[in-house]
Amino acid sequence: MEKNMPEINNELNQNKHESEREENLIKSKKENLKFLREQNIEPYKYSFQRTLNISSIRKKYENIGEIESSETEKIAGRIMTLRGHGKTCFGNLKDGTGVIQFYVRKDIIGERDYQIFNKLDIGDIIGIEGNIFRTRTGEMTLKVIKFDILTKSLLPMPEKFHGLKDKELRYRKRYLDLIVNEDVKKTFETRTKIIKEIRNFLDELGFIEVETPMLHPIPGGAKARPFITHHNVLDMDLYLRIAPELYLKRLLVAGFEKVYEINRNFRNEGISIKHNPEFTMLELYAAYEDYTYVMQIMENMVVYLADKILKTRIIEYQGEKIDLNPPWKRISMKDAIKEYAAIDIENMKDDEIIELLAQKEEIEIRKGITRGELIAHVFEAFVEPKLIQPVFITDFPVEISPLAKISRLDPTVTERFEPFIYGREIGNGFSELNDPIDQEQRFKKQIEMDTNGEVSRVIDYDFIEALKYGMPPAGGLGVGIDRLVMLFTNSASIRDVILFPLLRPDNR
RNA sequence: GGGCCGUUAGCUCAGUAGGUAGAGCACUGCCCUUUUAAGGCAGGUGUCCCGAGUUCGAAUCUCGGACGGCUCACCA
Repeated sequence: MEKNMPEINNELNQNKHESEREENLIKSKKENLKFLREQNIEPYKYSFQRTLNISSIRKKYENIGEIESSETEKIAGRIMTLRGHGKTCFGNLKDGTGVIQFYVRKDIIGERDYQIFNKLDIGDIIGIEGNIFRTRTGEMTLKVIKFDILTKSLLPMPEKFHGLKDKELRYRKRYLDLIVNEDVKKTFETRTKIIKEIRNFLDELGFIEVETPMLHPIPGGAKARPFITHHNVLDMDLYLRIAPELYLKRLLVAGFEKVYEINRNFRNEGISIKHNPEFTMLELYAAYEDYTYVMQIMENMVVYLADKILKTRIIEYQGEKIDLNPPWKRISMKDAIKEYAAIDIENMKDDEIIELLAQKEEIEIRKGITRGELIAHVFEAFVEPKLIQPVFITDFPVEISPLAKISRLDPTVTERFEPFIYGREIGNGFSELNDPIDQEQRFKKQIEMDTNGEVSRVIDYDFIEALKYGMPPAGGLGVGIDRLVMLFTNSASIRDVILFPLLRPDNR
């Protein structure tokens, strides 16, 4: 606590320095602002009525020539460039739909307005009215009759040609990234489309969307460490959800037959190119179905999204061509280990597997590790990186699948699958375990296996009780939306598909 | 959390025998009535991420720290 004082002083000094530096930087723009106010021009207007947005203008005047339109149009946006020529000026105006060139002439708008126009800066948001025509070089252009300053900008825009490249700045000041880097905006538009089309796809199949709690009294439904928070009036600790699974299953007990939820999960784990502490998950459950049904849903959904959004089933991700055409290969984990790594795991003793894993230095083998965990480790180390084309890996070991039903054919594995693309798990599904006695036993085993006891693991007996009333057989599926968006937008990092990824505060 | 790499003007980037910092864009002034990375002339606006050390002298070398990137681990 005592060490807070010097930090605060330091911060004050820093702020003082910061404000001096900034003052210097925006001096000329502030002078322009002052000039506008002296001319009785409000630089922060309340509204502006546009006739069309820029992309509609482009469509409407597609066939316009050098003779200007008889109609005038009113558009608004941010000034991105200015090219002054003495008594005339060209510039580019950008709105949410596109960019268009505008042309200002002193002899049209008059002496006084031209003087005011010259006080505008790149970055200012203006409304303009005028006729549309094409210049000699064929560029569609709005010839300005009237303009309105709508918002004065005080800080300089990033460089017009190179844009904003510094990754840290792009994440910290995403609004600038979005203004200046067109492909970034496209990525986030695609993200929105994907989520919208997932809803369309599932709604069409008769699924209903629900919202379950984000604040959980007991963290459950996955293995990750949770974020802990506290409710003051109830004086109780709560956990930001790591998965919605146990609540969605309660709804199966309740009689909902097809439900899904698209929302944030929070996991207090490491940050990486594939992991953000908060990420978006789709989970869906279908009563009276098993894992083969949800596998089919997964495949159909991705193909549907590709058809709708990308208009192709052959996509390129990080230099790899990926063929999404169905049917995707289905192969059990054990067979995949045999096929992709030439390891006959079924005929190996545990010690032999441990020896094999020791080749990969980083893998940690805890005491009392189960055979199922060992098999999963071998799969992760030797097979996952090779799964570039879409494939369903099925039949996961029972020890690592506490919420999945035991296989009808092999008691050591469960009816569980994960779809892999580009070596990455993009989903997880199973025939849901609905036997309350078995479920309780499996939870107990999980707690025994849990060695990093940072968070005390507690069995959700309320969930067990719900199962005791009877949950119909069901197939369930979880899909990491961010990873799907990465794939569809050829984004290398999860941070490129999350608008405001978590960063440490910048204390410099 | 570990390893490797990075951080120089608002932005994009140069900058080595260690001698106190530069270009383009942006910005300021002047010229310019069809430009589009407009052009011409003039102007450099900086805590070289921070702190300590070595040195006569550090953007540059050493150590510590901050933030970021990649990667490994945890995890999805």
